[in-house]
Amino acid sequence: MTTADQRPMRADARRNYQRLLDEAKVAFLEHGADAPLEDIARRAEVGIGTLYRHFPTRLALQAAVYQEQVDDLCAKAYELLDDERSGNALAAWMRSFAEYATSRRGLMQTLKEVIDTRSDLFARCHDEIRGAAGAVLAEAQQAGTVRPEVTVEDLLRLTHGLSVATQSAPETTERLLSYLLDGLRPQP
Amino acid sequence: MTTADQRPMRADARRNYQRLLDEAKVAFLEHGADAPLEDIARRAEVGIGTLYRHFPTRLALQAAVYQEQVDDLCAKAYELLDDERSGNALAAWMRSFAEYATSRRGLMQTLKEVIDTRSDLFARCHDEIRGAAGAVLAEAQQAGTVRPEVTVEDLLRLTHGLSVATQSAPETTERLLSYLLDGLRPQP
DNA sequence: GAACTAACCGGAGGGTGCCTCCGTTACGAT
DNA sequence: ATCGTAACGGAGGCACCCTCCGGTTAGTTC
Repeated sequence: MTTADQRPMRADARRNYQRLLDEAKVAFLEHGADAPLEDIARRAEVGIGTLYRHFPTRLALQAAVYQEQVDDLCAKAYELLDDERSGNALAAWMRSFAEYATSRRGLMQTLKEVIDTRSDLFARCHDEIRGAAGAVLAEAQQAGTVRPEVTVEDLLRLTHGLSVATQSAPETTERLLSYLLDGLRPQP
Repeated sequence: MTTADQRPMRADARRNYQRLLDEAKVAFLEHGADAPLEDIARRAEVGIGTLYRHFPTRLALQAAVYQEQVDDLCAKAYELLDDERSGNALAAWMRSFAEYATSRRGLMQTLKEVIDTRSDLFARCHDEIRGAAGAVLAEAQQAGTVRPEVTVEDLLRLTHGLSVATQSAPETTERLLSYLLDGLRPQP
C-alpha cells in the first residue's frame, strides 16, 4: 500500500464528497435514480469533474446511497431486538422496512435492482443485511412464531416483496404483513 | 368523433406501428425500459419522427408493451380456471405470474412503476387484471383454500410482491408461494 | 512564514440521445 | 393515372454523459 493510500483525505475533498452524497440522496428521491449527474454537481456546488473523481460512475454514487440505506435498516433490526421481546422484533422490522421503503418512494428497491449482484458492494450489503435479518429471524424462531425451515434468504425475499407491494399503498401494510406472518408461523 | 378518427389506419402506418412495438419489446427486454428510442426506431427501420408520431412519449411506448403483458396474464388466469379445479387455479396463476416476470427479467414490474397510476391506461389495465384475479380468487374462496376477507387488491399486491421477490431466484418461487398460500388459508 | 508539490478542482469539448420541424413520399379514393 | 393528404424521416438544437488537462489549493516540511 502506497503512501498516497495511507494519507487521509483532504478537508475540501471530504466536504465535497459529503455534499455530493447528500445532494444525490435528495435528487434520487425527487427524480429517481436517473437524476442528471450535472444537476447533482450543480446542487452540491462542485464541477462535474469533481463528481466524477469522487464517483467514477453513476452506479458508484447510487451504491453509496444504497449503502446508507442498508446501514439504516440493519441498525433498526438491532434496535428492535433490544426493545421487543417474544418474537415481535421480526414483525416490527418487516413493518419498519416497508415504512422506510414508502418514505423513500421505492428508491431503495430501484437501487437494489441496478446494483450488480456480483459486485463487492452488493456482497457486502447483502452480508450486512443478512446478519441483521438473521438475528431477528433467530429470535422469532426461538420464540416459536416462525417455523424452523424458513431461511434468512426467504425472510429477505418476502420482506423485499412486501415493501414493493405496499410501497404505494402503506395502508395495506398491516393486513398483508399479517398474512405473511400467518404463512411463516409453524403450521398445525 | 371526427372522420379522421373513424378512417382505418393506412397500411404503411399499421406495419410501422407493429414493427415499432415488436422491436420495443425486444429492446426493453435486452436493455431495460430506458433503451434508446433512436435505437428502437433503427431496428424497426423507421425514422425517429415516425416513432414519435405513433408513440408521442417513451411512456406511450412502454404502456403499449405493458398492455400486452397484462393481456397475457389475464388470458392465463381464465385458461387456468378452465383447466384447474378445487381452488388450484389461484396458486397456479401466482406461479405463472412469477414465471412470466422472471422470463421478462422484471420488465413488467419496471413498466408498472413508471406508468402513472392516474392515467386511463393504468386504470384500464388495472380493471382488466382485477377481473382476472377476482375470478381466480372467488374460485379459491369458494373452495375454501383462501380466507373470505382477502380482497382482490390484497391478492394482486401479494402476487406482485412475490414476482419481484423471486424474479432473480426462480428456484425459490415454490417455497415462498407455499408460505403465502399458508398465510391466505383460513386460520384455525 | 515560505516553498513545494501532490491532491484536488472544474469547465470545455466531443459524443449520444431526445424531440420538433418541415420537405418528401406513399397510400387510398376517384 | 391523378390528386389530396396522411404518413414518413432526417437534420438540427438542446441536455446530459464523461474525459482531459490546465489551474488552484491544502497540507507538509523546513
